[in-house]
Amino acid sequence: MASGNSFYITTPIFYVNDAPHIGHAYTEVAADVVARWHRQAGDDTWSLTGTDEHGEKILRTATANGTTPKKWADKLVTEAWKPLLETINIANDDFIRTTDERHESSVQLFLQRLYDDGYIYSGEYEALYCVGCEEFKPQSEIVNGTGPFEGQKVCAIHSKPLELLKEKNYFFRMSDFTERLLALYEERPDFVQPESARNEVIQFVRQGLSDLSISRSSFDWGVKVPWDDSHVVYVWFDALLNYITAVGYGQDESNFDRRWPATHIVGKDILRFHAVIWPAMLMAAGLEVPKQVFGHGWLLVGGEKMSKSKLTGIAPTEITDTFGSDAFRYYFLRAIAFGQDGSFSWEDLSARYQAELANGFGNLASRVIAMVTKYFDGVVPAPAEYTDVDLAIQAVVQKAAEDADRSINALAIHDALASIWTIVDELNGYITDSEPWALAKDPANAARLGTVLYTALDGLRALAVLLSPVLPQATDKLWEALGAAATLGALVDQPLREAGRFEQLPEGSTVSALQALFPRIEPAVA
RNA sequence: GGCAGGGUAGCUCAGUUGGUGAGAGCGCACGACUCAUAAUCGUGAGGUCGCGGGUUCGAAUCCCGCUCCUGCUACCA
Repeated sequence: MASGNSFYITTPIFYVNDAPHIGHAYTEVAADVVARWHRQAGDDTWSLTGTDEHGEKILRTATANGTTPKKWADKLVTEAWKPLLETINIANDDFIRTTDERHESSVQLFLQRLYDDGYIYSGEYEALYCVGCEEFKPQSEIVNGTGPFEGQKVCAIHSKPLELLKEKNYFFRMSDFTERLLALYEERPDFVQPESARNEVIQFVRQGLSDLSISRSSFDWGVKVPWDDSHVVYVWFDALLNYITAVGYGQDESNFDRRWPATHIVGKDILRFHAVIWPAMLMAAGLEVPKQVFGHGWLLVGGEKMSKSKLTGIAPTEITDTFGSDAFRYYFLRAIAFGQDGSFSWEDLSARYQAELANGFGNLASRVIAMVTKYFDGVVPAPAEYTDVDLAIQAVVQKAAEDADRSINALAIHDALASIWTIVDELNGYITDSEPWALAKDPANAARLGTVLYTALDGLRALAVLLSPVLPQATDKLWEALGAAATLGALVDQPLREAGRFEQLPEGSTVSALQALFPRIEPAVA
């Protein structure tokens, strides 16, 4: 099946301590749709997701819960993160955990290589430390003191003075890569996208990079530094490496060569790690940099960035329990321009579900299949002479399929959906204008009636194929109802880039009853 | 503070290099139709294009000032 080009796509790995919310799910769904699209188009596709399980925070919560960090992570992976993938119907090819042996050993290999090549040195990390937090504070949590602490730097959480402490750390010579990174952004404008994200990254790197502290010795929950086991690897350095350790770096070179480099889908909050630190790490190791790093936007709820602390965090199941996973997948990818921030509201979700999925696509399938059943006993009629209006529909389908593929390649997922939806809209208009119910009243119009319904049916066939990456459940039902599974084979085996070609649904196939693809949802429930 | 992006119909957003009366979807009103999930199709109402100046024959689109919002300004995943 995999004939074409290698396509490797990743999501960020989830920090297991978080609670899954629709922001995580959004990233997953976007990557999944793109992966499914490429897979069904015949590309040699691999999609990866997973969990990030090291670091001091996890050690602490595990201890607080009276267990070990590994057991704590196991529990969260099993009870929270893998279920999330089920909830939104993700078809990932692999799931890596940073506690996997394959990951840890390859991280050490990578680190040793950088050390041997002189990219890592021992230094002193000096920073402000909060006794209350028991940790070094990032700039964002350091504020100027007031009252008795006037003139001192204090912890934003405890409002108490910070101590300047030193700790022996290993440092990565990231500063060596400033120029090479800038050259990369310049030579490959697509490396960081969208444009706004690219600009921010460039602006940041132009200020100059300093070396990165990549080890910690104050706790031990992490990958051991191979030449000094009193240190563990800084979580980000560890986590980023999942993208190569999962596909065989250092262990299965042929697979690694087959998959790497990857397209990384990330939230814009972690863009810098992926667009600056990560390529610098790869350069140091003599490996190819990623194919692309795409930073998508925030989900805004009530005009604000969604967050747990503001109680705007929404669990994916809150949506899927009512609307289903297909609607979840469709809504976020259709309503939000991928790459920009987008507003979420229950009203908008509900309205789009009703207008686009139920009344638009679902009802279209319903009315066409009902008419074929009523007027042709469910047997797919043969088309006769095509008129201009029929040919116009064929052209719409062809164009939509081509446009959608182009958009997916550019990660403009919302544009792809808009293109595909022109088929839904045009088909609904075509049916109303052609009035098959009127044609059916006179046997003399049988040929014309057959042509109209065949055109509508083959349009549905194209829709099922084109929408299967986004709406896997609904399109499967439709595929069955069209009788296509029996004649054309499984939906996921239908070549996506051929979907726009007309007359694929064999005449003589038998359609069967179709339950509502997207049943109306009573407002009282929602 | 610096840098970047943005403020366009009730809502969410498009608006190429300035030029036919400013657009889409949803919502709303009216009409048509009845195959369909009380669905569909058509028509229409509705906008000081953040504010104030300026350039121009002509600006939402260029320039200046102001105002409001958002992001970035490194080691939090």
